[in-house]
Amino acid sequence: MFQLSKKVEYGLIALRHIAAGSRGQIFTAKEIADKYQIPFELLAKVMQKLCKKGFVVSYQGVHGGYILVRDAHEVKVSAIINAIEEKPSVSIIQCESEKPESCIIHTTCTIKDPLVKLQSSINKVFEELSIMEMV
Amino acid sequence: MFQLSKKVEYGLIALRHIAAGSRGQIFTAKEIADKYQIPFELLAKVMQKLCKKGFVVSYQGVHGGYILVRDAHEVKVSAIINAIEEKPSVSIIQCESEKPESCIIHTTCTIKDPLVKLQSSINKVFEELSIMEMV
DNA sequence: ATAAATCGGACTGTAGCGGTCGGGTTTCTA
DNA sequence: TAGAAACCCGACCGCTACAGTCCGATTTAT
Repeated sequence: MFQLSKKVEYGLIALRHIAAGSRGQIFTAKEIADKYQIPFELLAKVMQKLCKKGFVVSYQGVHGGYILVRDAHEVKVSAIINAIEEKPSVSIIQCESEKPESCIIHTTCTIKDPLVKLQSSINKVFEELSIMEMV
Repeated sequence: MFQLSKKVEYGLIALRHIAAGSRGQIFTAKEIADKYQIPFELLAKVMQKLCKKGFVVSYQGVHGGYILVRDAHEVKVSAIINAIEEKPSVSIIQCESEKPESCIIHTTCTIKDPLVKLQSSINKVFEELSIMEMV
């Protein structure tokens, strides 16, 4: 439990790799997949998401690939997780991540408030780390 | 992703409930399950684990149940998670949680070190919250 | 024309999780 | 002494999410 998904891991590896290159340098999903022994098609999916969310810009065609858009300092791990993960919320309790009425015990829930605070502490941790600090 | 499991949630609720009672007061799994509308049999499993790990002491027989052993201040959320969760590790990356050789990319892994640091920050958050602060 | 690359939907297999069931043991009490 | 109430514990099931794969379409450089 409490593991980053493979998709997020691959996304972090790829973004870090791109950020470590020279400014504006283009990278293909294939070369990254080969270098880190990541399943190519899975990484491709991840890159597409990162593209849609504006982390990278994609170029199709023979010499296509991806280049980093934002300044690496600005790319926080939290944003990457939110971009890749289906469910945008990273709430540690279901009560918060889904509609509250789906929580059967919401009326009597005694642990919610403390855990929400704990949640924000965790969020901060993810918001403080940028891929620049991984290069 | 990144949610506490139901088992952990139930364990927190139960321990908080017991901690909120008077010192040495005994509680049955059934009454806690009823009060918070938790599946009884699942909670029972959780309580058994908490018993084995020394958070509570169990008494069998008609007027049996569980009483809290440790001082509520000393019962940290991190310890509860570790007690209930099968895999003791709460590592956000697989490289660390399992045997490192199972990580195919461990030789070339570039994100491991930063994430390990991030991990320890998260661990701290869980270690700082005790059930006493939930009562 | 072909090859190399992104795009994107559909599919599969597996593992874990939430939950349930059944049978056993202990202990109080009527 | 019988029965009820509680803990104990292993086995089982159904579902979902995730990792990974496959296929076809589009774009573009050579």
